[in-house]
Amino acid sequence: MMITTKGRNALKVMLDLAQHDDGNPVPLADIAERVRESQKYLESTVSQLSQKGLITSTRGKSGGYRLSRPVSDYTVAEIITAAEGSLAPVSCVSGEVTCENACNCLSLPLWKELDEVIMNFLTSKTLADLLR
Amino acid sequence: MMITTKGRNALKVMLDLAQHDDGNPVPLADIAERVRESQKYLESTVSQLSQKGLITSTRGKSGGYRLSRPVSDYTVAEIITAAEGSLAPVSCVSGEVTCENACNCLSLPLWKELDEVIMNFLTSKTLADLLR
DNA sequence: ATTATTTCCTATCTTTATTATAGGAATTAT
DNA sequence: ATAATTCCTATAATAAAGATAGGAAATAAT
Repeated sequence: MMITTKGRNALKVMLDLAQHDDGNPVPLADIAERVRESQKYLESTVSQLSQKGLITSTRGKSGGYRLSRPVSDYTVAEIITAAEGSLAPVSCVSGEVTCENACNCLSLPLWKELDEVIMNFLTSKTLADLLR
Repeated sequence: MMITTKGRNALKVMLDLAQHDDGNPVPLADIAERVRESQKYLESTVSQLSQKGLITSTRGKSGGYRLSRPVSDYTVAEIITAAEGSLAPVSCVSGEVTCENACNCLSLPLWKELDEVIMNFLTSKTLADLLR
């Protein structure tokens, strides 16, 4: 599975934030209750979204999270990538791996194309699209 | 990762069989040596390809494996699916899982579309395409 | 018939990745 | 001061992937 619970949760949180944006920070406890996931588990995912600048956090009492940009500015690709680290369908194209046989591998061009197809699709979809 | 070593190996084996088809069955030991993978590990993958009818096995001395159809008749999608079981990018669309929230999930349509995009691409590529 | 070579089957082990929980430190509005 | 919140680190539990081992069954070649 290319997209795991972590990536799906990230998207759920972003959608929840979009739907409950009243100007005030939204506490994670509220989000967790609505999306029915353990707050503790969501913490790590949300923390990554925050570190990558996709959401803005406010600490302390009456703190929480807010989207940092308009919903139409977020692509699904960047949200999933922020949570999963990569959305490469095959390790060969994830950058981490170097295959000594790459230069004469008959499959590699296929994997690269596949990666592009997926990227193009997920980059074309914004958070706003999902809310419609 | 949606496509793992197993799926990549399946494709490697199919390509190797295509390139060494002289009418006689090709022993797995030969294939393993050429693609530089452990024969024992390849066995399970090759066995799946055989059971799904993608290749034909001949047992006993001077036995081995052969492609059962012309190379242009194999789509990459079916080869990977035979080896991996599924090539769904998200468990939500793999069939195995039933999510009680499916009916009002904002993300599900996206995952279904993504699955389609991937399927369309991998179904459009044949083994013959990779050999060119 | 015997033998060598091969696929086939089943079991198990190791390693890695994912999923999840726990405890508490730091921050800040009230 | 207090209560509510994010933030940080560690670790445990579960599942998936990757790999190995031993031997049974089949069959061509001798």
